[in-house]
Amino acid sequence: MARILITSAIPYINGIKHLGNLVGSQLPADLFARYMRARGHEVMFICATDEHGTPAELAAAKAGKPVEAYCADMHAVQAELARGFRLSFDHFGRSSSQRNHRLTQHFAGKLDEAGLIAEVSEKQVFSIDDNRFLPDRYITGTCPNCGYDAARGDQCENCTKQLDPTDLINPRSSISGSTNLEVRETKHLFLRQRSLRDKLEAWIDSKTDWPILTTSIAKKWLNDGDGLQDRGITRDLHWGIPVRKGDQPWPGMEGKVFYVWFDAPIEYIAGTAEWADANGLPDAAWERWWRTDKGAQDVTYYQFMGKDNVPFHTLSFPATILGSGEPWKLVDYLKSFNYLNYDGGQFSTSQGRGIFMDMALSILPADYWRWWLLSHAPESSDSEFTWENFQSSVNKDLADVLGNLVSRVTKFATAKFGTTIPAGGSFGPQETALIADLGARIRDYESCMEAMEVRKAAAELRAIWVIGNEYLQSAAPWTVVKTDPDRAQAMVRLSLNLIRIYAILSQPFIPDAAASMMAAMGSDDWTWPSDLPEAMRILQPGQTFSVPENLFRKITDEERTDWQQRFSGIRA
RNA sequence: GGCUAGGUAGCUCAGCUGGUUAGAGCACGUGACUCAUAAUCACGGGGUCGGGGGUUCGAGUCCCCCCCUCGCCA
Repeated sequence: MARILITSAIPYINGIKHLGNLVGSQLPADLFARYMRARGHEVMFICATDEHGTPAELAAAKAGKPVEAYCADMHAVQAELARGFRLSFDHFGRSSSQRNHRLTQHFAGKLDEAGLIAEVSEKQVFSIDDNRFLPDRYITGTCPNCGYDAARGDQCENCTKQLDPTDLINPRSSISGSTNLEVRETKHLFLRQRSLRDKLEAWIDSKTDWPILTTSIAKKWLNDGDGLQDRGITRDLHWGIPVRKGDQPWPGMEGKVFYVWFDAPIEYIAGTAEWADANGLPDAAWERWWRTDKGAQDVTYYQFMGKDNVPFHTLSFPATILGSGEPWKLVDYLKSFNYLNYDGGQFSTSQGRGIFMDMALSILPADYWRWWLLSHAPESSDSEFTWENFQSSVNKDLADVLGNLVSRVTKFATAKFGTTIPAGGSFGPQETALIADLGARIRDYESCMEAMEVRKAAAELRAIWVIGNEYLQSAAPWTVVKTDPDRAQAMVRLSLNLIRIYAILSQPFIPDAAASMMAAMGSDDWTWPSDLPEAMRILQPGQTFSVPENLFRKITDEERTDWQQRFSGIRA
């Protein structure tokens, strides 16, 4: 039994995530976590909401709530949606937790002790009416280059010229519109990543089994231009983790907070500590996952994320860990995903384009979405959601191949032999061949799952389902029963056992349907079928089973066109 | 403008370090079956692998040039 730590990139608190976000990190991480648990490994699966930063403050203001209350509400909403999608986190934490405050401050203190923090004075725009410093992109004005009157302080969207906020003509706050601005001197902490460059590069180079997508992004940041840059890790904001040096004040940094990208990945660790707290466990319980001096030396750590997150996870966060000089666990394998597109364009949170998690669940149960998203995960390149594809995939794979298989077996068995597992006959050459074939397929499935090849694993699982239909078609118990009922009983007994096996194998992808299948077979034995011939005899003659409701319904053409229209426009 | 990844059957995508007639699922056609959610199973048609050069006994698979898409960065 191995010990496996899994984290998913943590979704930003502001608003409900779309299916592109879901399939890029949380969902494949959940698939992997479920599979590893099913194989009997000890798994810790952590996710959280990423709550700090200006967008959260602005969203709270727009909602007319204090930012703390807004974040608490949105965390509850996201947690509920995660449950709805059956994301099996051991804990769904919050980056605003006290645990994260303490750990973030702890890391900053350690980095300072190691001489890796520099204090830098900068000039920044302060909005007197807003009573706050403005991030560059929240300052609007006329572009000195092209005259565009809504250029942002970091860049003019019209002529694409890179700007400094002080370049803008007639600058104003994009938050309040106020022109009552002034430039003030302010001091910030920088993480001296440059001095860790060689260490980071050596570490990246040691990861020869990582996807090219991952290492190429990391290498580019290490080597591009002047190489890896030092990074500001503090901000002049109200909402965030107060800058402290461990548990001591940080002179000169009063009233400032850590930058959201500094504290967010630390939440992976803090979230595990929150898990321990929530379960009334001592610190040792979470430290054995994260501290190689306290039991984590045999942990394998997997991270899941979209490609936009890769630089932070291959460089910034490892710089924090390595720089601390303490024996924290570094990531062992980083699985990154490309983007999912929506009907010929991008999913867009700001434009409300595409399908969002709450809307998806209001239309169809989680399994339908999980199956499509995972079987079409954007692994090697960006991939495309279309309603036609979704409809045909759900109807064919789930309803026709799997759902109908369960239906035909249970209904035939009930009609001919009643609702107990029939005892007649014994397995013959056809059954032996089926078990051999299935065993080989299961091994293929296992290697795909272990390699986190999500699409291939889905294809293998589907092929496993098809084997059941092939067997039935050639065995034809409905014909055999007329001349040799005992033989037909053996076929039915095997088919019912097959359904139980399919429940176990399918559970990582479609947990609800799997639970229905297992319950209908009157069993609760989820042991992975490593010994297949043995597993095929778990359901014994005389045990009762039932005919489940149809596992999956089909999507009609009318529904498809209706949804297509409803989700093409702006989100209400 | 720089960089990453792509451009393979009508659609969504596989094709590892170059090697027999380029694959899967869906869609389409034919047949079989009738237990089942008009489901299933078998067989079949369909691609000059973005374009053009080159290396090689041999290239979708390597090299060069060009065109197009997507994303990141500046």
